[in-house]
Amino acid sequence: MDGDTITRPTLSDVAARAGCSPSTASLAFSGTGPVSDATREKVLAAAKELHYAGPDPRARSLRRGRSGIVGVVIDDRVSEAFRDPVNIAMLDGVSEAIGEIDAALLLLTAGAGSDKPVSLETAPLDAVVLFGCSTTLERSISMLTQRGIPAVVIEGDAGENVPEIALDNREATRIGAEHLRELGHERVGIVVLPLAPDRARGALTEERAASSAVATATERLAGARDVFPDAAGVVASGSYLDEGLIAGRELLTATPRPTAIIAQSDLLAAGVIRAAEELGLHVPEDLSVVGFDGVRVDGLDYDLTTLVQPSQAKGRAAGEAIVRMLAGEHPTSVTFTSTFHRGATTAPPRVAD
Amino acid sequence: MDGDTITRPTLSDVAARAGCSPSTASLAFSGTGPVSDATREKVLAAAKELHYAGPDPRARSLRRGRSGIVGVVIDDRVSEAFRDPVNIAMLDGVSEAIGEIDAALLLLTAGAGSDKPVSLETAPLDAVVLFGCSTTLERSISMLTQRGIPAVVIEGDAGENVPEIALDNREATRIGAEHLRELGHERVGIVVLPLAPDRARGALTEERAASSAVATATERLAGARDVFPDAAGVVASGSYLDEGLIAGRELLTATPRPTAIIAQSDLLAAGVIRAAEELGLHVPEDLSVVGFDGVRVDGLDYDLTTLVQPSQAKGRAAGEAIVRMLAGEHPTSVTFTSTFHRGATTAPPRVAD
DNA sequence: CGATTCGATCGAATCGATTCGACTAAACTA
DNA sequence: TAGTTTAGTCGAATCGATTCGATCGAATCG
Repeated sequence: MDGDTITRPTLSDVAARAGCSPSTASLAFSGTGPVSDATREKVLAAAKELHYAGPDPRARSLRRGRSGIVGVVIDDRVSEAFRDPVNIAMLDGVSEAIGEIDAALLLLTAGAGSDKPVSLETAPLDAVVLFGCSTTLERSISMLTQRGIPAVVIEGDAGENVPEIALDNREATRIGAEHLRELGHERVGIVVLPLAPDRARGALTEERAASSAVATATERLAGARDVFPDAAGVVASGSYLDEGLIAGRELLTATPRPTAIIAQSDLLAAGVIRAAEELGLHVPEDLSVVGFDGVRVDGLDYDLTTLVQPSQAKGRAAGEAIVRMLAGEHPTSVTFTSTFHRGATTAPPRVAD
Repeated sequence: MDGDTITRPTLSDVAARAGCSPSTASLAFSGTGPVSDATREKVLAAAKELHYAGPDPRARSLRRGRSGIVGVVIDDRVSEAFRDPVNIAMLDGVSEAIGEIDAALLLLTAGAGSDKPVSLETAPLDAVVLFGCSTTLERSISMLTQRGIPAVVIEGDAGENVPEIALDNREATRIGAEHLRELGHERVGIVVLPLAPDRARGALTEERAASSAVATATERLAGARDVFPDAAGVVASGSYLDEGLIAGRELLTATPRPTAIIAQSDLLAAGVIRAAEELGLHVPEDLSVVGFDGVRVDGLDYDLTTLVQPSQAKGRAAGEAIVRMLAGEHPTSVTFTSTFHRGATTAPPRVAD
């Protein structure tokens, strides 16, 4: 039983045993074309006897030109990317949509770690969804078009022929900011998502803002600046609660202290609230906080005022676009809209200081 | 430019243009075998002119017998599976380990949704890592052995020839339970991970415990029962904070109320603590809580007493086992050990009631 | 100077299935 | 009954690259 040189049976072997030609056996297996019941049963029986487990996917995909695999490119390592519930929800959406054509997801990391997206070049992909992927986007796209592999980008500009699943980041953030202004806030701080692939943390300078490579962060920043042009900002190194905590401490220990903080994600917002609590500030009386995403942050006791984005729907839209591209259609870009959720973390600023 | 029938160039086309045979062109591309610098450059130049993007992965994998793809089977939908940080850490470990052979991860869901693991049968896999996968395990394994695809199972018994990455669930839980007993606890409640694929919630009966299909939950339960044979239990429907909250409420409103709760995961433990807070109980004075996993639960203010398991290492071990199997070796099963972390959520029970 | 080796290249077989067109025999129409 | 359809089967080409063994010219060696 432990001979290492066991060769698996091929369809031809099965056909030979069933007493028919390989072509007929193929027909019997795939269900395409007319095959008599008798023959089909003979083929199936032969297959069972030989322990034939069905056609080899490699050969099949060569011939068919399809592999049934859709790539998902994230530019982080797995553990980082999936700490963000938004990414998980989007992935889930993609997974759901492409499940309908029985495709599976290949996880590709194009990130800092590997200098070359090896797998993008060598994986048998039918199509690809790019999650943001700021930096490597251009190179990845040109690689894919050269290979003739259709792609969809979620939040990121990829040029004319690549459909994009976008979000109204700027408008949505502006709505949140206007909400704060209407409440009477004037000194507002902003916690910004990473602006560059190096994920450097620190104060937001005009220089950094200008050289940003990450569309999402830039757009949301613009939305906040539309209403509060002079708001101070701190750039976080990721969308994590801890980062929000650090950024929150920094913003809240400045003088004069802001009366409200716009965080570019709910996780950051939760961290900001934690920072406020640390400093003995009450939310929303002493500090109003607005988030973004609308994910439920485990362990946050507040009903966060935030912009709820349809993450799962975005993923599904991306998946559906893929399905349509594989069917030969040319889906167009879609922009999703966030909805403002007024929670319990925003209130008018305290009059007395 | 918009003709739909553009056929991509093949290696033969490139060879023809470079004035050599396909075999030589192949050699030039893959780096195998001796090729003169002049020829190599001609081939590369021709490739560039024709916009040839490198060998077709499908053809290559057919010939080579390898696809560079490792499957990861989870029996949930993506959004569920990745809510648990342990799974993410393990996935990250796998990803890291197999990255060394330039393989990528194919996400396969074998779960309740699809009645048949279509992709397991039809994906061009070199090897597979099964994450738990209680129910479908047997069928998946037999399918894979039939196909001749090596597999590794993380926490789940898969038979003799399949290496397993295990954890000392029972012993570790017992250590946590003994810690509680040493502190003087006698009335202990247990929050149990799902015991069956249907993820039914509810009180733990002997019947349910006996018919459990999930090794992890059963083993941890046994460890707790080793010390507290009569402890009451509640089965959660997943490893989430919310589930811990529900289970915690149930256990803590029983009479007599337990003085300590053993939760089978940190997320569940965090929920239990939340439930205690709701009821005005102080942790650890009124209630001791022990978790499992050692993940940092965002938003939990307590330093949780827990059993820290090396999730990422488990994943990496699985990945390394895969790498070795692909190299023709026969790695053996590995059992990892959890370490007890005494945090601030356990204390002696209050004497006065 | 003839024999041997070595490096570079090529031809042809191969990986395992799918698919198109051709062929046979049975069933149907006029 | 001759002519036409149709269901069932088969042969052969094809998908695109890899690889083994053979070949050929040039360089090395005795």
